[in-house]
Amino acid sequence: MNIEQELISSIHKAFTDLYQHTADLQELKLQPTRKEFEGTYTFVTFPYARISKKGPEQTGQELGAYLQQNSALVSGFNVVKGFLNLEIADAAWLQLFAAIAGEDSWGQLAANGKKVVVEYSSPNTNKPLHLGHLRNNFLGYSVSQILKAAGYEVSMVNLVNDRGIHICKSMLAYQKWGGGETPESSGIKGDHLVGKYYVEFDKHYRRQIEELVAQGVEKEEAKIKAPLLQEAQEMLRQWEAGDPQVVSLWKTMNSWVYSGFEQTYQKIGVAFDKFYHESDTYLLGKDIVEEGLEKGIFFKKDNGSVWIDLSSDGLDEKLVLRSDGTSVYITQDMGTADLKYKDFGMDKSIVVVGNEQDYHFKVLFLILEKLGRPYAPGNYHLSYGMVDLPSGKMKSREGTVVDADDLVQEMEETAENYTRELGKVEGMDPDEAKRLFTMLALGALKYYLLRVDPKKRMMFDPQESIDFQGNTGPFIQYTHARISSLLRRAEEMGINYKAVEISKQKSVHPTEREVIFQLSQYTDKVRLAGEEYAPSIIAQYAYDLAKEFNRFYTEVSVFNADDEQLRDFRIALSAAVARTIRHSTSLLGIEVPERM
RNA sequence: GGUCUCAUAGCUCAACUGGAUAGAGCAACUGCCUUCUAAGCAGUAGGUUUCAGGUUCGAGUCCUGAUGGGAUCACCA
Repeated sequence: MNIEQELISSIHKAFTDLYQHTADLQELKLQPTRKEFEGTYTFVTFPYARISKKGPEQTGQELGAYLQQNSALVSGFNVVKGFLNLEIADAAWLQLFAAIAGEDSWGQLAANGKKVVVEYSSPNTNKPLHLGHLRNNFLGYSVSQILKAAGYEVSMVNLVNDRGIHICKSMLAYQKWGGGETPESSGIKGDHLVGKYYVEFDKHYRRQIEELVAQGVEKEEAKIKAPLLQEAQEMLRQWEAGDPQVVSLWKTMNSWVYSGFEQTYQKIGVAFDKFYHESDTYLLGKDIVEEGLEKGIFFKKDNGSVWIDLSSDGLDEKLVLRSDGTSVYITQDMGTADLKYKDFGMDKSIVVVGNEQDYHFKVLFLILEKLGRPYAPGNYHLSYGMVDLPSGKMKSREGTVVDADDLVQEMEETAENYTRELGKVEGMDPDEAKRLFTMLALGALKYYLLRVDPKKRMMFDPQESIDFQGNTGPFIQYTHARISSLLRRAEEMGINYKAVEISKQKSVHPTEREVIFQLSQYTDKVRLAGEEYAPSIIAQYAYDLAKEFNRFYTEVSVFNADDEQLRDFRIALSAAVARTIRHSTSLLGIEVPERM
């Protein structure tokens, strides 16, 4: 049962009966009535005055009267200027709730038979994950869950950038100054240990540049000529040539990083169905360059480099293959695009990458389109904005990055302190308490990063950003714990609220009606969030629902209801809210506790 | 400089894709725990939606321009 759709079709009929006009069903739109007016749905009549040949207000009156008479859903109406506010009958709300409570797969849309691949995380293996990666990981995981709920078959993949000059820098520094330390010997987590040497490299490298500049070398030239960089580049050449020593060190250090990443991924609750490694894929794409040349989409310059001219699409000329025949970034990406299609045969392919690469993906997708790839129309760059600190942009060289592991740990400590302060751990066994702290820490963090529209850049203040009150993850988690407590009590009292006959219910309290209304919006929100790739829609929804439930909770009493019928109805309503909170937060990758 | 993008309460964010008097949270202030978890609820205060034009019944939202942030324009990834 869908109240909105039924209302729309009644309005459609009203236009025919009253004005002999066939309205376009797509054009007829309802919006929620603003709080200061009576009613639930509002129909705007301004655009239809032309059709009725009467003023917007009179049109509203006529439509309202018609609906009240001809639709069982409409129990009353009022018209303010060109706004027709419709009040919905209690019986309709109850019927709607019965349908929701009885829905087996609530929140799961019907399978649409389409496959989608979501690529996210895609870290470099030269340093640990930081705050920016967290936004990426949470977004990628959440969008994947949302698309599953929207009916897609989803695969999550991670394209690890495990080769290149950056990892050689760490390797070189380790070779020079590492003294053979390992994660085991130093007690440092693998990715952090490798990151330490990346920083070490940069320190010495900058010193060399300064020395050269002091000798009168231009800064730009000094950056290239510094011996350390030369050595790192030489190491990269050795790696590509398969030098056993270099490859062995590369394998060792990468394995440290992987075990570090694995720990972090597990901690923050993200996972992947498949890993791709650039060391395997960096040679791909050259045959596509050939193909493009044959098709006349690419052209070769005198020095042998290959380009595409995108000026007719408002872009520039773009290099796709170097003059020495080696790949550039976009060459590989063409190759991996084909590879993914070969592996998954997906209808949609989403890459979660920061918006500093907007231009790159615009070009890449355009090329794949020109090459006539069957999957080209399904490509989508989920571009997200940077995470700024109060001090400005995060810069790894300036040591202003917020490390992911550190942040999570600090959050756990904050959660623990706060929870203990409130005296919520009494009677809780230590394991449950520990799980709770982690749940709250990650709930706060994930909600904070996901509630903002992905496209927008956002501000993160480590000192005060993460709160446990108000519009936060823990607020939603708390609401769930509250309801769980109600349901435990119902259980203890042996109440079988699932058997309640909702049709026997006589009336609906305004706050109950609001809760049912919120519940009824859920499916649409899931669909919308899937279309827009926007976890923020789900986050906002979960908050609104929790907020509405808390109002209900304080305004009416569940266990002191007038009669058992009403009591059981309210328990059932609460259970439906808990279920929806659980489902919606799971789409955000957030867990909710039974007590807190 | 070219292209793209953003600008909403002191702060962090919304605004259902053009609808009513622009909403939440934080911070400030006032109430509510002898009834189901006060990490809650109710309320007060806080706005020329950066600025100037335009489009129409109607603009935070669309178009033009300006100002100010950011990104990008490598034979880096």
